[in-house]
Amino acid sequence: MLTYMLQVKDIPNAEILQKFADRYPQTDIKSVMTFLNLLRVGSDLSHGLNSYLAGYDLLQGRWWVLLLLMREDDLSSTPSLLAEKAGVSRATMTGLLDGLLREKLISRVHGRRDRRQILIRLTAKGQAKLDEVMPGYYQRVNLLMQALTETEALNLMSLLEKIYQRRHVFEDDPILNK
Amino acid sequence: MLTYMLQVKDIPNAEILQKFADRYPQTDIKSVMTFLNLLRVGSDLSHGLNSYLAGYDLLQGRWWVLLLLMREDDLSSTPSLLAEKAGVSRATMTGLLDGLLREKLISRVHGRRDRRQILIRLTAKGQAKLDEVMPGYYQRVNLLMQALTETEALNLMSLLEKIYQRRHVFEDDPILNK
DNA sequence: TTGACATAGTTAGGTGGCTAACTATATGCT
DNA sequence: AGCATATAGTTAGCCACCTAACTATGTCAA
Repeated sequence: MLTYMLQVKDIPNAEILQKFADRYPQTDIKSVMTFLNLLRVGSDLSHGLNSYLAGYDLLQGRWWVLLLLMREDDLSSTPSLLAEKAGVSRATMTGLLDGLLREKLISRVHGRRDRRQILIRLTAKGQAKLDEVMPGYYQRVNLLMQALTETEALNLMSLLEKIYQRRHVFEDDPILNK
Repeated sequence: MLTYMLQVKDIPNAEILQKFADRYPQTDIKSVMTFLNLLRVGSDLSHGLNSYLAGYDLLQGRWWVLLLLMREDDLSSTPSLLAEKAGVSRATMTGLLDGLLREKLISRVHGRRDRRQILIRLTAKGQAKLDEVMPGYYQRVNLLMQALTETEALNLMSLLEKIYQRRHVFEDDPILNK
């Protein structure tokens, strides 16, 4: 799932950033503004998607789990694999599956070969829920992306890719000297 | 604060999307891929920022609250204003402030004029925490953004802005017919 | 002036994240 | 065969988000 933080309504403007730059000389105002804008656009879109899904009682991560199951030829997977593909902990996945099970959108059976495993399967009701949600989702994504021409979209992808390659700067020991 | 969801490790590839497109003819594969990539880059950067902050015991939203306070000339604000500027509910802000107060990074005094109000103030300890965190934050943002030339960064901002203007497509009643 | 309405903040209860610690089952080495 | 280690899943307890309902205080107009 996509898990963001910071729903910045109020990104600092250049004036405020200048104040911070006075105290922290490392500050590069343009970099910070670009960075925060990128985060904000992603965060707002993510919130928009959520509110769309909420209209179908599909809170956040549960939708993604259903999609992961639908991708599989036998509509099945295990909690561990789902957790890995969704990028959440196994503990979180337990909670998501509990909720989906309560609404009977998935079923669970104990594994035969490996008795530690549990097999999660998309039910007919789960598939029906996706059939209800997905057309509107795709329509909205199309509408959103019509903001860009095809060339612009490719351009955006390539710019994002350049940034994405440096995503590890925030980790423990980035090489900070260029 | 920036609040994302979905930490998609596993964005569907073109082949999987084709499978979905067979069932849901609305699907425009390029649009969906661009959309999910944008969300993923934002989400991963947001997670990176978080893990950086976690190294300083500054969990997520609390950092943003400290920054909002530091912006103010008197280092002070009220829970309501902070909630609005951070884009969270007043209830959430109550919880964040409780945590910050426990660590003495802020102080709270009852308002004199309006006795419903509470005045939140950045303490010296809170300022010291920011002084510890911010230089490394700015360094990392700079390093990240050096992935783009100045022209590319401006280009990115303008592309994001075009998408941002359509952020309401996910809301209740978007005009879906062009 | 008093009663209706609005605003500030908190509390309760739900979701969705996390880590750490636990149980149960496999696996694999000696 | 038996023990160490690894893996699957759950539980407990924390943080950060939400809405709805509540208390206390202000405001304003009849």
